[in-house]
Amino acid sequence: MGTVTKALNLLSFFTQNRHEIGLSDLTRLSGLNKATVYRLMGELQEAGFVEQVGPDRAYRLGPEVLRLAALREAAVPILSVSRGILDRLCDATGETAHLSLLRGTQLVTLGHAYSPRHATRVMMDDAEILSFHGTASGLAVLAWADDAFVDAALAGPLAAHTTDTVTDPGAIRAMLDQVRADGIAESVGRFEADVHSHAAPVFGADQRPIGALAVAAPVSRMTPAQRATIRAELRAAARDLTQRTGGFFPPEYPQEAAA
Amino acid sequence: MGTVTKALNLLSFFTQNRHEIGLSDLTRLSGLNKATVYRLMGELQEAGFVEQVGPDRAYRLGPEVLRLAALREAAVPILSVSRGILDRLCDATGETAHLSLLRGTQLVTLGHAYSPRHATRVMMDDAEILSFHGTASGLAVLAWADDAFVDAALAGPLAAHTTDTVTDPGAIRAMLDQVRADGIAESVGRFEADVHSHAAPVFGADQRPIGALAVAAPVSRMTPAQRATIRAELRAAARDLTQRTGGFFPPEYPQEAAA
DNA sequence: AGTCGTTGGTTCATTATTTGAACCGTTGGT
DNA sequence: ACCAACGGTTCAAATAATGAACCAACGACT
Repeated sequence: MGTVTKALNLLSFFTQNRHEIGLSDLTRLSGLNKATVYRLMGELQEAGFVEQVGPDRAYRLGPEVLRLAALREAAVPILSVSRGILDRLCDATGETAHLSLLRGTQLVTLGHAYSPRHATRVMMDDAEILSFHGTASGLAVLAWADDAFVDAALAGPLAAHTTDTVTDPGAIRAMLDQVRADGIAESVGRFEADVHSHAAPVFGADQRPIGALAVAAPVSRMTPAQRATIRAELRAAARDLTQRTGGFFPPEYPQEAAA
Repeated sequence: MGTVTKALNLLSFFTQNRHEIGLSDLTRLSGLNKATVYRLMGELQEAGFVEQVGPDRAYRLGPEVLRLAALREAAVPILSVSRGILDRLCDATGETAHLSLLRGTQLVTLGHAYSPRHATRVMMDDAEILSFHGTASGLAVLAWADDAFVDAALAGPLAAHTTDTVTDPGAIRAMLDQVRADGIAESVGRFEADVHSHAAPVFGADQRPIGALAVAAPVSRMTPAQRATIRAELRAAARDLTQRTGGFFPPEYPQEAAA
């Protein structure tokens, strides 16, 4: 593994649950030598990717990542375009809408919108990592991904997030067939209990999936009429976002609603 | 220079004017060997920091930077907090408001808001790099920065952005004294012609400046009344943002409006 | 007060990685 | 048919990364 990869890998230990990490913790988490971590973090700090804070000198992500993100947005304005789409989506459905994007082999939530209509909502965090087999968004992406990608995603032992999570690769592949025929993926309580999610894939310029839009609602509020609304809105939103970010749907994507 | 620093330095060649860079261009820009750039970019790509696009395989920033930025925002929500403050600021003044943050030795614009009140506006780009000596924001930060920092910022030959730009370090230091006494920095046509800017510093938990809020208006619209409005609003906005992000004003900051 | 375990930080000989000149095969313009 | 520029690749030589051991400082516990 190259030195740069090691350094960048250190950044991946920052999550929503761990905003600050001390040198020793980082050493343990990464398995690298302490002196190595120290030097790598020093270089990352020099570049503004992390900063040291407080009397315990713990590291947290630095302002340089904001600059890069602003530039990425200027080049590929997915987040800014999606904001309006997410707002409309959650407004039309009355439920929580969110966007997730592929980052290499991982699916990351990067934007969300809450509806004020109901007191209970499905809550979201940005930068959370979703499982492919357990979420509607994950299935929506997998259904139109390369075979190799699907194989990789279903290779390791699949985590059972809830008692209803399907962890059998064969069963999941069968579900993907259905998603392909339908155009929309659905998941009831397989990632978080009591959450009913729908998701539609978003495509890039090469007609391959780059992420998914999803609507997440409490199971108790899902009615046939609500389900129809969500599916229709989701279809429109995914088409909209794909087009406005320069993407194209693959020809095999079902144009009209199936069963 | 360490390998990691070299790799991260490659990312700094992406700007608002250069969203995509080919291998050869990047080699020329960085002065590194082509094979080195190729390998480093390969590692950056592997980590999702850049992606290759199009038939010419040009590099552009990748989705990983969005994930990191979302995490940084979760840890230190300056951008989300500032959004409302910027909106209010530009609403109250009728002019363009923007936020810039220190990134090591550079000052970077990271958020802005336009007022619909006038047809002509001062336009902004996010992730643009501001000069310390030429902008109101830069002066506001310098006025409360370490002596060493000021020395470094005024060391090199200072660019003359317009015919009115002050490039004499002595004259700039005199201006800093005035800014310190006043609490607000002002710049008329020294970065962009015909732009009259006011800026107030924003402070971090250690009472040192972390950036600045600014209001930029066409010179032609600046009246004494407007100037008073901007200065009062800016003062309130900077205090608000500093407090809400866990920062503190240094005791020597002028609490009440001076001349 | 003394001990222990932990923290962030530093050193330097050994080691493994990075480097760069020269080399492909393609592409596009003349 | 040529030339120049592109992205990508190779491999011996040079350089940078590594890790065990070592500080000093802090806090908890006896």
